[in-house]
Amino acid sequence: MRLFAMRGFHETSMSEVARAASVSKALIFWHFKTKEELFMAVLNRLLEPYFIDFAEEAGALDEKSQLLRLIELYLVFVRDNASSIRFFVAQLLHDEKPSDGLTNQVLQLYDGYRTLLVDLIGRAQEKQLCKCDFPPQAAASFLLAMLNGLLMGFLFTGDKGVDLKGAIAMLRNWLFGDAPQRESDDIPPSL
Amino acid sequence: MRLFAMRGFHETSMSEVARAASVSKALIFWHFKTKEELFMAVLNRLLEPYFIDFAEEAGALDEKSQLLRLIELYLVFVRDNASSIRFFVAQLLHDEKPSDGLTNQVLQLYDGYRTLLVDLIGRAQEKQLCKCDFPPQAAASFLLAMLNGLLMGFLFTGDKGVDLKGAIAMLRNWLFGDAPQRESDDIPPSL
DNA sequence: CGAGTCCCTAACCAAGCGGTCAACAGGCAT
DNA sequence: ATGCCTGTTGACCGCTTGGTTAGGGACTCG
Repeated sequence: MRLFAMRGFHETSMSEVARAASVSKALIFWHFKTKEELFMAVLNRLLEPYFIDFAEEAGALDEKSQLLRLIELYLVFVRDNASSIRFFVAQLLHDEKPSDGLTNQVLQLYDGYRTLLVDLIGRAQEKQLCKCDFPPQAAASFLLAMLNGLLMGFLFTGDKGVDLKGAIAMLRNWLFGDAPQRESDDIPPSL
Repeated sequence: MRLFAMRGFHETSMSEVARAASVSKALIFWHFKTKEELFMAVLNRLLEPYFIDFAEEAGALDEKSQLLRLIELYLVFVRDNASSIRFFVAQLLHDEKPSDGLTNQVLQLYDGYRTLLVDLIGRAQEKQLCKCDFPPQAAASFLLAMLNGLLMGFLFTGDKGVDLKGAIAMLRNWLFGDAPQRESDDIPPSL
């Protein structure tokens, strides 16, 4: 996992893997038929932490709090898993064919998040909680693009290049019309 | 250029390059000392179209129009150069060390665009053109993150996965308080 | 004509690649 | 003890890799 994630598929040789694992190369080929098979196993292991349960988070919160919680979950996850995300993004960029399996899994994850957002924004608009009066799909796409942009910030400039609190304040302003952030204690300490 | 950009450095062999160029491998090594040297030359050639002249675009437009024009330039460029951008992003993701030369060039390009945005937003705020009252740096970062998010949309879902007009409408709304877009003719035909 | 320089090639090289194979050690049921 | 299945190994294989080398046309200059 470490080698493949750090250096990618083609840049990692089976001899290196064997050496790093203090094992003979032949043993790896006994457990995994080919290099590709090992790589796929690694991909799946690395992907596991991405499947988290949003449902348990929903609780008794109103739509606004749920939305903010969802945004926070996304950003904190991105911040804490930057290196693995970096690897997956590179991987996705590399193989363009949509029948890849990995691509499908990631897209499915992504669509789940998006529909959650669309749903929450729609309900928040109905309850007049949401100042943003664009169609929920459009607003969700916009929000998601924004989050992905922050993700790129994390990937390229690292933790310190991104002003998380500022970004969240601006998102609150855009979504709910909340005033630009003075220091307040309703930003969770996880940020 | 085609091979390196399509398949990356390690996945492209000099024999392939020679075959694709209908030339002997030794000839390539006569012109370029190593594979890396050829690759760097390719990088520089691919990077050329990224250096465009914003100054000539400024003209006699007011700050609002300049901002919108800058945003449009960014998005149209991204849409039209998606494949080369995909390659560069993958490249940047891959080599993490900031002393890379390529990384520096791209960051410099990026910072140029950012300062342009900060400047324009600041001036627009002074003239009361801008509804968005966050500090210019914060607003510019937000805007840039948004644009990068749209970029990721182009990279992963292709031209049709991104609603350019909708995104621009929402940016106008956020920056200037423009009403959600009904069909109007002030969106240039290049979108 | 002859020397020199520029391009260019076929053949070659050592090293490393992904992958295979025969052998073998240890546990475990017969 | 015997045979079998699961792991594990070092040695090996054919092939490709990035890179080299010796040499040969074509052109220019004196």
